Amino acid sequence: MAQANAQNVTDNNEIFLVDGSGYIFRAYYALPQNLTNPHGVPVGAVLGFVNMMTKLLADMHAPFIAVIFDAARQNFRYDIYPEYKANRDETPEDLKPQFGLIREATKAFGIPALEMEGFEADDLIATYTRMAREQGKTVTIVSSDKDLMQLLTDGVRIFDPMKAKFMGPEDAFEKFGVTPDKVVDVQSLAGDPSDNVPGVPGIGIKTAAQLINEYGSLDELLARAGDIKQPKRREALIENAEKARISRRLVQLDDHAPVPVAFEDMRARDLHSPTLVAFLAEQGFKSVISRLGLKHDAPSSPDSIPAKAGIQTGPSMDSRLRGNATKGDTPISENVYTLINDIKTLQDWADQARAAGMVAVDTETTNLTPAMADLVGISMAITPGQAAYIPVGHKGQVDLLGGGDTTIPQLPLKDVIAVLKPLLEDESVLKIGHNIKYDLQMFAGIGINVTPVDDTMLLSYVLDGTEHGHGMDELSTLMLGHETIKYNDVAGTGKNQVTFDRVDIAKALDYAAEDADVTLRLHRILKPRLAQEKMVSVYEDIERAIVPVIAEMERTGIKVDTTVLKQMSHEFGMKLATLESAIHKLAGHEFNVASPKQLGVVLFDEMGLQGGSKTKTGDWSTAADVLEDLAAQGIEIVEKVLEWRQLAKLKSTYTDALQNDINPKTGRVHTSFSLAGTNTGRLSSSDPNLQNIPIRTDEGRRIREAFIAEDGHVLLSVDYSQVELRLAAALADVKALKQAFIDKVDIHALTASQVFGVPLDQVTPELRRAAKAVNFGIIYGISGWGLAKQLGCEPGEANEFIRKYLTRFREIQDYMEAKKDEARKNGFIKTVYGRKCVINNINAKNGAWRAFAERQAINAPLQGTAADIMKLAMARMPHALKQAGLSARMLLQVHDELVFEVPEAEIEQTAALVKHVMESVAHIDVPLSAEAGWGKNWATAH
DNA sequence: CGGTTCACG
DNA sequence: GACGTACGTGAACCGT
Repeated sequence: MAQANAQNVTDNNEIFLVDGSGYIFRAYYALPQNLTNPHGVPVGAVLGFVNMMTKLLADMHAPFIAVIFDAARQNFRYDIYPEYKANRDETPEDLKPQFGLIREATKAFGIPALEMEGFEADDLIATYTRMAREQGKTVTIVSSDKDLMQLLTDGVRIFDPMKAKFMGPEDAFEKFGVTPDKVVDVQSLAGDPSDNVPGVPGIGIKTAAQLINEYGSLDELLARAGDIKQPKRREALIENAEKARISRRLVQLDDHAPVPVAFEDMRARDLHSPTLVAFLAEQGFKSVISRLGLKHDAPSSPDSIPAKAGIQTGPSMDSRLRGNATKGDTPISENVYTLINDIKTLQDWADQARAAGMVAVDTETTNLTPAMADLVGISMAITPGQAAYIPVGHKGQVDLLGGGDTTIPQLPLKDVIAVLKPLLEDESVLKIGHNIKYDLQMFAGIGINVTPVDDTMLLSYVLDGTEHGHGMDELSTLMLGHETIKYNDVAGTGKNQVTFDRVDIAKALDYAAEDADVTLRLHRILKPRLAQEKMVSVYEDIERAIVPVIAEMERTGIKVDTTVLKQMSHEFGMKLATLESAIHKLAGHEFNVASPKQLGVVLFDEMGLQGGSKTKTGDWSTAADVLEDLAAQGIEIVEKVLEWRQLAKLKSTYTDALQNDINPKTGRVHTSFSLAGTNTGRLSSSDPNLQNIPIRTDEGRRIREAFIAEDGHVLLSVDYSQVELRLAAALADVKALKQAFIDKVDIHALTASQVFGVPLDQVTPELRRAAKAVNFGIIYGISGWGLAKQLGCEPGEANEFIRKYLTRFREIQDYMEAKKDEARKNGFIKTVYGRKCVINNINAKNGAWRAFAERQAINAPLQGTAADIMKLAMARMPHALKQAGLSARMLLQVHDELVFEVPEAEIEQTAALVKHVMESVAHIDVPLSAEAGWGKNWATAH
């Protein structure tokens, strides 16, 4: 940052005033460690303080320094406003003993620890700052407290020790929208929830800054409040003028505290004092002692050890995962695997597998995408350590003359099929795979319909959710303690990588047989856990049941019309070129419009547009909501940039990219659905992602015209309406909402009527829109700030909507609390069908993390149950269609929508059937509703 | 490879 | 006395 250079220099007359009380709270909440000293006293914040002080002294060479603390509780602000700081939480128990220790630490550094009855630390800092300036000294305030920004002036800077960053007037402006001398006025209007400073209701920092900049000062504003145009704002100011004045007295720091002037006592001492060493040793801060190169003769004490974090809720991951299942098994490293290249051995293995009743299988191929892949080999494992590999498509090493090596000893594919097909299709033999959805497609490609199957990836997913990943390599390390041979080790990397058909047979044997072996061993550990942990139903009824269904959807793919895409790409390309040159012209020079960094510089630095905000990395944000505000003011370049962005997205992500995803063999696009990726149980789609094809804008929606049905067919789209809201009504048992769904009333209008207290027939479109946003907010785990942003209103107003909603629908409030409790207790929530959704950080000290986790705890049961229901419907669909004699093929799932390709003659019957299956599959205490539409393409099917 | 932005439910 | 904001995804692009 530019100001850092100027501010980064300490002068030899400079006084460092450290906000000790502020630091201790921030350190306590920010530092993850749960440290105790040898006496068992928590010292996380103390260590943080010591580290901060040593760093400060070493880096800044502060010539004068003092640490300031709050004294006791009482001060004049409570007399002015008894509610001052009334909303503070109790000081955490493990923080209390650290206040005294930090004062001790300060003294051990040889630094004065200053406090004064009746004043807050901030007042003393203000006082010393004034006195120092009067004596011509410069001041650095060490604090993360924004309230101190009012003190910024010439010769005064603030150092934020948490962010290790200097602050100047620019930072005050960024935070409060005004120069430092007006910060108090803004705070008086906006109030401060953390100190319970009232301010003027309905006015936040942005509005306050705008008003103060316009009227010059708070007094001037209050005097002329009657002139304000906006009626709401005018009345709020007139009515709450006194509150604003009280707020000012609370916020304004008192820089005339009766303190002695004792700057000479603040002269910094040498760090190498016996007192400091003794203190550090006493606290067990050995690392600090050695870092500072200090020596001590005190008896050595153990270094601080992290206290046990959190509550143990069950057996440790390690013992639980490893179980006893591997005892007595052959260690994987000692296995000798079998290469099968004669028919007798193959038949022998097939017989053994049938006798065992289960076999782990795995396919090796030339490509990760089944639709692009050729089969290279098949591996199988029957008992741990007993595994074999059957090469069928190996081509031998690459010949310099380009010819294939024909001397690879492998069985003809048709012979292998003849032996394996009866086994793989035998209902009495369980086939175990890892991500067997892939292998099912490869086998389908050679006419084998593998059934029944188990999948270790899905077992792991159901049992442990997102506690860890579910790739085979990861599970092997975690649960078997075995490092698998890596694909790159056998196939090479980069440009030297070969496809599996070129891998040396001996290496291929080790790699492929090990995969089957590991899969089998994982199965022996995971399958028993299913019943022990009561996860049988989620696995059997939902996950396992959809594997063949999804495999078939992927294999089928969807037809895409390239001429439509090419046409659109061309059209978008032309428009983009025109827009780009217009943007460059308006900017006065060429730049990369796609670069947020360059764009931010052009708009906010060069053109000086106001109303920008920064991203967390400190760059200008050029996100759409920021730009839309500017575009609304009629700023041409911003309008063009928004248009450019939209078209560029459509072109690069959809119209261009999709053409490359069309499989040359099938002429269709085959997405990959991930079954074990999401926390809530949803599917996800990739390569390409067909779950985010545009629909919300007319221009984007046209891309759906390229998704078409085969000749003689139509695309059928059936989607659930408002599943998650219905589930909220059912799970929270809200009688009024459930009845509304039974009566098929407009749910958003009903909400509006209840929340805004108007009769149902008088709900305006505007009220309905707001109520709809509230309903969405409920599903997402509402926050006033988020709702306000959505509605473009003040957070205070949004909070009022939420309060009314939760008062009217008290059951929702109870439901939210119950889900948060469940997450706090278990670290996960369960859906109606029993799926675990992991919720991390629910007990975090950091409020932001905790709030995030609480919203997840509210949302996950709704999103997750909806996902379960959709999966159940999908699992039932093939059978239902078959029984009805219909030949529709399921192509896509988009969370609450299913897309089918249907013969024209069967469309009405199929639509009715799919709708019926979707509506009847769940046994939930609220009716579900699905709506069907069809047409020649996906745009008209809606 | 992380950050930003934006497409969907 | 602060955190950074609505939930869940995947892809393209920039810039280090």
